[in-house]
Amino acid sequence: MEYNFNEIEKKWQEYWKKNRTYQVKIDKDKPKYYVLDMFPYPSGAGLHVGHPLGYIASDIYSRYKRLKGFNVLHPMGYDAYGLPAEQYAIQTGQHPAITTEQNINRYRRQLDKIGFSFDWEREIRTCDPSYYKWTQWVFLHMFDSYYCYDEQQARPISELVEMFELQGNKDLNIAQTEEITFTAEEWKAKTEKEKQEILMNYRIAYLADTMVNWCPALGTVLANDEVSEGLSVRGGYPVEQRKMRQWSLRVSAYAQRLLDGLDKIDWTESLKETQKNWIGRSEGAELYFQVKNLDIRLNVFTTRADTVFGVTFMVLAPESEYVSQLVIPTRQAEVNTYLNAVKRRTERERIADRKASGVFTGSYALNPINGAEIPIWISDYVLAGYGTGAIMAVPAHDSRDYTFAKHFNLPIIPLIEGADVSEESFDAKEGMMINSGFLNGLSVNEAIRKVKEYIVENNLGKLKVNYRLRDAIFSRQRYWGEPFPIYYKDGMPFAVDVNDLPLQLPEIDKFLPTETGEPPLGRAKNWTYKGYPLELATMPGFAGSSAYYLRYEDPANTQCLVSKESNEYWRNVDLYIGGTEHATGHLIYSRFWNKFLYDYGIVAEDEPFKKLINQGMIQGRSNFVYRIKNSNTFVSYGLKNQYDVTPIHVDVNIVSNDILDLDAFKKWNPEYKTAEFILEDGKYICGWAIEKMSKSMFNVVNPDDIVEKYGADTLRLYEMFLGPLEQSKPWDTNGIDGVSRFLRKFWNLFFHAGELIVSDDQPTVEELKSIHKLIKKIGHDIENFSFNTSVAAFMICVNELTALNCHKRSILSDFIVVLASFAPFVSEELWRRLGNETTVCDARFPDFIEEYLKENMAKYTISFDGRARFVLDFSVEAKKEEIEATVLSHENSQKWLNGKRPKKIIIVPNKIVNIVL
RNA sequence: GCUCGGAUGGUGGAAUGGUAGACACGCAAGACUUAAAAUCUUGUGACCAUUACGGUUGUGCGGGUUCAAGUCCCGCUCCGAGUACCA
Repeated sequence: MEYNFNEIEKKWQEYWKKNRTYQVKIDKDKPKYYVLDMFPYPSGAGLHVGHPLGYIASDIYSRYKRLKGFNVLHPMGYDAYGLPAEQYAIQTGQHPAITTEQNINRYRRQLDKIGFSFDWEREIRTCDPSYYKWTQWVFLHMFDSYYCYDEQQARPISELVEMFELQGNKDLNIAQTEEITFTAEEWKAKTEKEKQEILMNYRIAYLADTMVNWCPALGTVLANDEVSEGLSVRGGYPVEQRKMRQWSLRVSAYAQRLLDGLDKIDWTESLKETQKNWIGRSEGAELYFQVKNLDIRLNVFTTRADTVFGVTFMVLAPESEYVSQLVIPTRQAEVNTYLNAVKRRTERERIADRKASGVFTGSYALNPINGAEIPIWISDYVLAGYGTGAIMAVPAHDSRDYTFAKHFNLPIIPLIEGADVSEESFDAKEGMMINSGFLNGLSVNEAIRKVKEYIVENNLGKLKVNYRLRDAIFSRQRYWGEPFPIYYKDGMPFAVDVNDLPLQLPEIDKFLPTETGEPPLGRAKNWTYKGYPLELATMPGFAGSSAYYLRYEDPANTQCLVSKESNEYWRNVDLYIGGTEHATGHLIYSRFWNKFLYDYGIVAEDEPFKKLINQGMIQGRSNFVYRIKNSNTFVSYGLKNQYDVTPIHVDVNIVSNDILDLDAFKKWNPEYKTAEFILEDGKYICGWAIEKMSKSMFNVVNPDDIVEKYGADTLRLYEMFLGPLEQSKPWDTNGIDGVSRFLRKFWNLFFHAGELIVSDDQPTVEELKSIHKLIKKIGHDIENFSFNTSVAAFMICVNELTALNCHKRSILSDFIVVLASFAPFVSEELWRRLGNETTVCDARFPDFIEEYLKENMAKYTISFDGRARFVLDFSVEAKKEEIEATVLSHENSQKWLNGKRPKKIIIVPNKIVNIVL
């Protein structure tokens, strides 16, 4: 009986589908376990061999947990809104919904072949109105909420209105865009529109004029995590800063909770570190600088309040609202020139060019501590978005201030004894203070403490914690996204009635912005609500992906996002597998989104993902041929140095073990039809390199081809065998024969001369030892996500059982169940052939029995270092297992035991671990 | 610049402080075959020795702790990832 994987895999795929084998329901008799993959964006290119890596790992874990008696939720869906489909629509006129649907179908076909245990009845798509209804619903909730720092939670905005009517906004410790104060009387005197404008200052989803990353090429704004080094992450187009009226989410209100929550979850340290850096908590003080001769107070944030005696100038960000008030008339022209120059610079140019630039306003501020007059400058090295958009400059102890001071010849006052500031600033927080009045003689840390006390006591400022985390810009000037359930009356936004959700995305004729520069939705006919115009922007990609894991728990519910019953059973995700690229985007936004829902008691857990694993990227392994310049002759790798050659990428699919298939090469490209070759040992050897897997490098390997040639079980095993899950590693089809051989050997344990031959005889000690070693190892490995060593263990066990000529039913049954998580198809087939009525995933993972691994009591002689020798009495449990042994006799042990005879020795066979005297 | 990872044969990679290189690929030799493929067997870090037994050396570099270090500590080098005028 041959191992015919094509037939087997097709059969069970259909069976599982027809019998809804992987459908899962709430079962209160079983403990739940929720395993989630980051759902894919269905791109037009389809899956390559790197994409399923994480899915295979999560599937192995899901199947294992199920075999261990858990009720496992393991769903899959599609992050279906996104830029590529829309860009394609702009170029071709093809509606993004159609492209998306096609891509989804293709993904599904590819995924099904690999044998995942997803419960497809829970599938979600973010572009589906029944799904985005709940995205819009959460947005409206955020619109209707403010954040209270005292309660540490989101509260309904109606409460805030009540408080305003009672006491104004005095003494309220709440999240806000800018500090404003008013009394109850002032509030009551305001018009409805004014009141609405004030509320915008507090709403969690709010509309405000903010500096945004504007990407002209994409025609939309982007969030901070969608921009890298001044270029858009998608497409790599330049991004510029622009002030625009945009929707934002007040993520910053949750900064501290997002930071604290990291201690409660089981993520890798590096990922937590990335998030900590992104949140960027820094403790310091806000200092008040009075402007000379003007009724203006500039607040600045600093972590180095100790250096306040060394402030020799101040700097405002060019976008600062104070700029216009501080510029004296005689300097107006020069300032305008500078501001215009700054405006023209893109983010990228600004990063690339770090030369000091700036302009003096003509105004002076007064140092709150010693009253010194300080010139106020403007420069784009100060960011409008961080702190207050203004800084106190201490050139002696801050390298950026130092560069600026040197360039404009401003004074530099050293504040730390022995610090040489003639060539560069002294930024370290160490040393003894000088030139600092009452701080003289203190260490830096003492000085920071003392000056903070002084500032607070004398009302010169206040203590403050600042966060780098910005509010998330939530508007996109695009078509293919969730419409905002917002309409405008008298220029102010109002919420669409919840009962009218979902507000469906309208049809439009072209997917470009309108002639007047409005977003594509400006083209929609009758895009109004109760006669009022609707919002024209759509939501960004992270809107739909922020709470998708909740929707899987109750995907068909039309009454609420997720029912209490479902959420209280499934709770949060126990294991989440996906790439690190979402560290500062999706993984921050969904934690924020979840905490918001938690504040309202909509979800039971305050963190969405308990354990998170980042699978590594699978890189491509490219092959090269070497063409002799100005010829059509190709020279083999080992001889290429003898000629003047150009390396050319060659399709990895026509290369095997770096040996080129010459005929296939000639057919691959008409240009090479007449190619000639200089061979070594009759072969053409290709060079190779590890690169990103991409079409242009001709190194893309399609999982469909692997499944076709080797079977899905082999693909699954091989992807795991390639190396540690979390590590990036290159795909190299060459090694796949090893696992393919293993599966054939395994299959052959069941057959002899084409007949199934499984005996019911009692297994021997060796057979039991072999299988229980495997059971122990696999259980341990899966719990630790060490799947590559698992595959090795399977190979060892099959080799042992083959050598023992083992065909015992009990042994083989255990092997099948243990292998079932990794290779579900072949396991199911053999399981049924053994006469089982139910599917293998309803079996129980075998218990490992320690007794089988023990050997008989024996006397061993342990030699140590050529000097001491002990005769010991112990039983060997397994190699490297720690054992306590009694010492029967000893010799030459003076050297390190002073001649004493030890009572016991803890050993690993042949090695001493510990000696008990 | 800062933060976090990593460095082990020809290759991918194994090693709770305890026989370094599991397992696999590749390679070599052999068996089967008219031949090739497939399959099976054996060998395979390097160096030396070889009739055999064996010996030396070896986990990026330099130190240290320990009876014992790929593993722990200190100082470097190189590579990768993230982040960056964040005051």
